[in-house]
Amino acid sequence: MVTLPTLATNDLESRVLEDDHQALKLWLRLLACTMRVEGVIRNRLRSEFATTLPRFDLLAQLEREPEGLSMGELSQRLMVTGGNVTGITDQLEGEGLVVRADHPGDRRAYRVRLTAAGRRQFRRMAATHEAWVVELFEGWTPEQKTQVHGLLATLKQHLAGLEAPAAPKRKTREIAA
Amino acid sequence: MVTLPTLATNDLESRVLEDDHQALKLWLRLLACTMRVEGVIRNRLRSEFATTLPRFDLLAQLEREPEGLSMGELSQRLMVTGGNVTGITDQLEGEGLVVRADHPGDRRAYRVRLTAAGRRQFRRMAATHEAWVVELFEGWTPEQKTQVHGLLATLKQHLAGLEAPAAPKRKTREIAA
DNA sequence: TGTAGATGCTTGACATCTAAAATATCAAGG
DNA sequence: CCTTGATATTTTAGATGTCAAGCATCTACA
Repeated sequence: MVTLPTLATNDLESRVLEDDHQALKLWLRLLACTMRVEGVIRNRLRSEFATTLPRFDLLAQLEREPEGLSMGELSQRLMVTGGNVTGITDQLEGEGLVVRADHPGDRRAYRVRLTAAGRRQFRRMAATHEAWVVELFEGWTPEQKTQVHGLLATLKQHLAGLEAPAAPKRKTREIAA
Repeated sequence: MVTLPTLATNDLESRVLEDDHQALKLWLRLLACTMRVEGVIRNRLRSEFATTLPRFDLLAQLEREPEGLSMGELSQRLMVTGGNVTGITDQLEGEGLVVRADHPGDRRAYRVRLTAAGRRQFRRMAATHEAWVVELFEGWTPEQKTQVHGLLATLKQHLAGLEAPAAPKRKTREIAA
């Protein structure tokens, strides 16, 4: 593809450029839609429930794990860094919505669990929140939703393939040499 | 839909619940994909160009507007609040990448413009950035990209219809009474 | 003219997020 | 035991983001 004759490359080149712009435009539109939805939900959470999206998200993760989750698990599920989870958990703990309970057999970690008040508060918001999401995606028919859901699965898998964890991190002895 | 006979509602109810969960799952997957793509781009911008995503985004908006943009226009295009734009612009101005020039005919506003250095820096990054986006979306065929792009247009329009600007903001005299 | 309400931007207080260094514990091997 | 390296969390510094209040200017209209 490097040593093509200099003629007749115009078509190919413009084709490539079109594809580039296609991906870029797609990305920008995806980002815009996501930000819009997020913004609406954040505004409504604030005005209706006087809370914030990350707080709600953390409670949501805990709600379906009665055993609780470690900070690391929360960090992974919320797709944010550990330091961030520390801060939000501190606040929720201060408000009495979650507790840090001992982790059996590992004194470094613990299990973050909902308190009764936390569960109550989350349940109070969850149904409304879900109704908002339904409303926000009413622009698509159920079939379209299914379709996009599937397409996003493909994309998600592709993305997981990239960004390999850098080093193989082996600890056993090197065999190569 | 309120006064239906109490029998035979089970099917309808479970149907609704399924749709609810459909929208919620779709939203969570959309959010996950967006965050993943954003994260990859942010990491690469940092390691390859020692810059950040919001800085890059602001430069990108200015690059195709030689006349410059007002702070309000930037705020709208970047989908962030005005105070945020002030901070980022301050930094970029401090680094000599943008300037705040007078706005003809409105002393409250000004036009933010790229400097030569700013244009140079952005051009140095733009092609690479676009290649990253192309790579990240290679999980979809061009046809699928076109399809999602179209579906997102529908969603975007639906979202624009919600969140009406609250009050009609009429300033002329009230007629009603 | 002059004044009331919009509009454009900044500021201040604070929440959220990252990256990187620090702390504490665990797990294995000599 | 003790060291070494991996793992779990916190801490720190700083960037990004919101919201609401404040200042300056513009616009409309009496």
